[in-house]
Amino acid sequence: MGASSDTDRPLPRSFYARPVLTVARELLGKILVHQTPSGRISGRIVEAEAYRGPEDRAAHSFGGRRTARTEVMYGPPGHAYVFFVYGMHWHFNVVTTRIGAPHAILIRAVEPLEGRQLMAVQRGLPETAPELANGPGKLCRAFGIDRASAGVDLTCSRLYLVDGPRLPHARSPRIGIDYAGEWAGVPWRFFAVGSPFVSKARPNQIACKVPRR
DNA sequence: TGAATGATTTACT
DNA sequence: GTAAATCATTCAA
Repeated sequence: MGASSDTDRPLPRSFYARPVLTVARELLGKILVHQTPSGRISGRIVEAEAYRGPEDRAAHSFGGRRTARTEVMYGPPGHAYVFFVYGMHWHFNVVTTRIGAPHAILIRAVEPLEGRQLMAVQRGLPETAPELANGPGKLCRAFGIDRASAGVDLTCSRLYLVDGPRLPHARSPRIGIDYAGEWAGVPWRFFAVGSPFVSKARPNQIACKVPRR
């Protein structure tokens, strides 16, 4: 029942300072924690997507694009890349790899653990609903992640990840990036097999590979 | 200065 | 199945 203990330590920077696909795969099962003024919120990561600029056409850092928004991706691994889309949704990413490599991982869905009541209020849903955080925008809404979390260091902030057991996973192409040409087909979306907390996304974009390891 | 555009969600036909 | 909501960011001029 208790989820806090001395195992509740932020993952070290060394976790993030590895190839983005490696980190993306290992993110499944890790716990996202946000200590908000209203209370502690946490959830098990069940879906994530890797974005690997400058070569990845789907990445905001494609072509080495470097603006105020994308700047954090060029900095040290273990920081939060948080951005706003569609006029109403925030998205939360973790920066990986190394300084100068604009690689990040979009966290797309979590299984709610602590603070479900808070999430339910933020989302206007019952606290048992599997839709509390089964999408990148829904997750940020449920966790209260917004501009205030942009750029924070995940190794020493109120927003961080803690260790957890790996989950059996599969891969698929990434969601919502049809504009990215051949990069739209790359299987860089990782999700927990059989979890009811994975986003519904697109019915046609299900597993394209078998769980491995 | 202005127009276009989303790494989405939700509601509705 | 389609469309509206809604605005920070980006780029063209």
